[in-house]
Amino acid sequence: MSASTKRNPNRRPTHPGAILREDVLPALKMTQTEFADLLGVSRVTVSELLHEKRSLSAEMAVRIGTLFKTTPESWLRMQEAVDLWEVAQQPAKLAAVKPLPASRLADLVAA
Amino acid sequence: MSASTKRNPNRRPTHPGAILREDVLPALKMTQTEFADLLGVSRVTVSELLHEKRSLSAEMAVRIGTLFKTTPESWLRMQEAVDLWEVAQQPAKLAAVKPLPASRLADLVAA
DNA sequence: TTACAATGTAATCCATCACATTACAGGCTA
DNA sequence: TAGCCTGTAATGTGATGGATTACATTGTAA
Repeated sequence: MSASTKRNPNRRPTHPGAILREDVLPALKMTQTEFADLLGVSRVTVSELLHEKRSLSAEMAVRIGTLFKTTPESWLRMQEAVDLWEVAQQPAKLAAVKPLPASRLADLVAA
Repeated sequence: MSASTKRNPNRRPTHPGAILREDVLPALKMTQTEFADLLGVSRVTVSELLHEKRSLSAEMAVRIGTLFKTTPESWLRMQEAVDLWEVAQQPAKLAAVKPLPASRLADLVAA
């Protein structure tokens, strides 16, 4: 178990938009409008992202990574964590999936 | 630079479907039809995933992770790498995004 | 006080995409 | 030959990222 991904399985992981809203833009004293212009996307898109009303796409990760000289992965991973958490909140959809019996899984680790 | 993500920036990262098609299912002697049934998805969905005609969703990552007792992250990360590579193949769409001047970026690292 | 900038948000449209279902053709094997 | 497995096309559906437009609100500078 990795501490970064399972520290608290019940709490929703931090949305990447929250980091931008609470930390990045304030530190840069950058308005959402300017941020949107620099990214080449609309102001509405930025606003909704910052308010966690949409997820951070791979393309947005690259845009943000380019602007801030960070890796796109660092942004995408945060979204990934949220996505997996969201799936885990829908246990009914996945209840039908059961782990393979250990006897068959043995073929995997052997290979 | 991480070797796992940048070993060769020009080659398309391995699609998760390729691992399933070339390694996992053969090792388990599992047919696509059985695989689909165990995952609770349609046979067509599995076939197209294995042939890299669609990407691996977060929900599929959880299904596969449950079935094989692996982390969903390990599957999703492979898809993430493909997605980022795909974005990088469209330089025209992102040409407008320029890194922030170092003078402003300094506010970020300081914070 | 007035004017403007920034923001939140709703509404609408569009393209893409994951997935299901159905159907058909080809291949392999008992 | 009969099944089973597979590839793939076609079609429909719901979700979603994004653009655009519009309107209301708030804060601030002139």
